[in-house]
Amino acid sequence: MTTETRKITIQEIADRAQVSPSTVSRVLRGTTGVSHNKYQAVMDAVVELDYRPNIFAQSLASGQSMTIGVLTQNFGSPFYDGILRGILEGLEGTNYWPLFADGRWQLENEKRALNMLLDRQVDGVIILGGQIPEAELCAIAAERPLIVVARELKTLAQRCIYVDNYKAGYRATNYLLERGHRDIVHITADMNYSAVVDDVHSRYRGYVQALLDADIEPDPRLVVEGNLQQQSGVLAVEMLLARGRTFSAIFSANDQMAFGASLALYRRGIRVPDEVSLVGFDDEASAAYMIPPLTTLRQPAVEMGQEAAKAILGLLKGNPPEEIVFEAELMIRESVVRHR
Amino acid sequence: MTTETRKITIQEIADRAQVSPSTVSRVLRGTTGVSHNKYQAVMDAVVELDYRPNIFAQSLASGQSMTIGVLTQNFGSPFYDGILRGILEGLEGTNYWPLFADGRWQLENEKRALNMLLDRQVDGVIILGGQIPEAELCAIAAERPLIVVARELKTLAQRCIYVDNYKAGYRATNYLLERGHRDIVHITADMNYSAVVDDVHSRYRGYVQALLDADIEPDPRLVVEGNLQQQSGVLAVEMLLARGRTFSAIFSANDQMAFGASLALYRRGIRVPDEVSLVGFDDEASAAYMIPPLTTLRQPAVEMGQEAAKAILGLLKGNPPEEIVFEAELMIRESVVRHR
DNA sequence: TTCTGTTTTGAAATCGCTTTCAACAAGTTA
DNA sequence: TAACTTGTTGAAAGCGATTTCAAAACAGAA
Repeated sequence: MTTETRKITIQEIADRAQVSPSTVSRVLRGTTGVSHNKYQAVMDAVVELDYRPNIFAQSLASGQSMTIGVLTQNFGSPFYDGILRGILEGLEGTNYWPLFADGRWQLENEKRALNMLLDRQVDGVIILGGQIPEAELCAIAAERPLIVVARELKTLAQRCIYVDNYKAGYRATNYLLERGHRDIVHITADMNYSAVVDDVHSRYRGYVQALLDADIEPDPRLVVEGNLQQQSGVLAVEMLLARGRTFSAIFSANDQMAFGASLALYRRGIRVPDEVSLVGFDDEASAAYMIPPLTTLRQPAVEMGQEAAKAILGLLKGNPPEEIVFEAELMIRESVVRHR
Repeated sequence: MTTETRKITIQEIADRAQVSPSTVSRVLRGTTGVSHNKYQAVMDAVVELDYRPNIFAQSLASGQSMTIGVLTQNFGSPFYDGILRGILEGLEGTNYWPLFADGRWQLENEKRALNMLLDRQVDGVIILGGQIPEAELCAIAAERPLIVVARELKTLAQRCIYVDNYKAGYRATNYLLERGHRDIVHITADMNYSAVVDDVHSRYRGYVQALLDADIEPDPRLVVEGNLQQQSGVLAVEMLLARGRTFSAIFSANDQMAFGASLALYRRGIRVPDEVSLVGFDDEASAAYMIPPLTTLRQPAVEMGQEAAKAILGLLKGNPPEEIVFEAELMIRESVVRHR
């Protein structure tokens, strides 16, 4: 295996097996019938010479790259990385392989990365979140298989796989309401983080509606904006405290800001959950090991990735896709307590 | 941009610019001199027709794929993802693009993924950690540019980029010793996690040596093995407590196990850092927001990735590479306190 | 045994680009 | 002005597969 000195071509296999290159190709792709003895001869030659087809020649001739372009936002983001893993698992065992690119939360980078994927003739595209205009995605979808994960598009609904963030936001807030909390803070994201702003805004809408359904007038002083990073959770709590409006619970639009909030509360000597209950969003790996373990909403990232892979594979075979909506799961741990 | 109905070929550019395909190719790759007016005519045609070369035809003809294979262990691992980001940044602006594959901590998967990369004719390979035998890596290195990150190889030293784990382990332990701790626990990884076992073992060796240099006999009862996941940190502390051997500080071989340890201590009512000091390793994102913020060793992951990209690019140009050793940086926060 | 309908098979065209080679043009030197 | 460089160009030969097309081989039916 390690001794490949020179590239073996299909011609050499043909010579060795005493057949034509056409036949070798047929055997390898299983397109049309080949007599048993020739089939065997080819396979033997392939094994003996450790033949690996040149993928570029294959792609050029067949017009297929056997590659799925995947546009993520950022390597290292727990949620998106989970989706990536799901995609990898879903593609496992097929001949397709993902080609990853990242948009780094910036529209411009996203477009560049997407163009790069298209230049590389990917057979299909999976896009995770992001802010590429819907119209452009439609144009791409018209030309080749496209699946959008973690983003909800009106005109492309059957190509979308996402979690119902509105419902999740409602659920988180309602859980807090059920425990007797009435002064519930929500830490959301400001509009600068538009790559995820729709999702986050849906959570916010769920929060508001839950409040309204409980006959509580949403108080803008209880809503504070961060940038989804840990540090902004710290700042959010400080701003909240400065506002002087009392509260007994915080629902953060993601775990990272919840971590920051938790630290800020600790610094101020405010204990979680005794004095303030805390709910996060994402269930990233360290949430369960926070002190106290964080109650949060788990997004089924890996499963979404798997579905995305399944959907794109289906699309490649011509099967019509369908809209897939997941639900976030409330992971009840120890950061929420009944309000006295 | 969104209106690409049919693929534009080099021939069409040639026709449009009234030159031969050869000249178009020359203009685009800048290989040999082309007169100014033809150059301009070609460029105009390229822009007008929005020509994108077929990358497979290019690769087939030139023998180059303009792709760098990157074998990581797992998407979602903070350390490896940091390296990935560094590689992406380092490749930015070149015509090379990374093709990622993951080995999922299993030798078998790693080999499959690596073969897949080689099948895809990558021009160079960057391997992050892992357990592929050194001999196989040598064989690959003999054939094409190869850089190994986060792993130290004797026979391939000039191809390696890693942090000095021994020194880092020594430093962590010494920091604790300087604060008066003498009964220092080390949570390491057992041999089943061989993908990183060398690194982790180096940290262990550093720990032992620091102890010896302080005239302290290492006590096997103070060393416990985990699997690098958070939960094993919990178990480690429980086992330690069951052993009954007193200790005033813990040095964990990674942050994740430190998180688990921290939770276990909290559950037992043992306060960090008042009763037990804690040092982690990796400085992952949430470490600074743990309660209390975790003192840990930061591995310069992004920088390592950038260096890896730079090195592979150099290798591609024929520049001899060199061994690059980074040092882990001690991030002093609040989980360590002077021992009374 | 001859004829017709399937399978198998190989020759050759094709995919879209790069690159060698030789021709030609232009500029230098003698 | 002849002889030589040097710099630009296009024709044509790859690169290594897939795929169309038509011939060849083999059936089964008459």
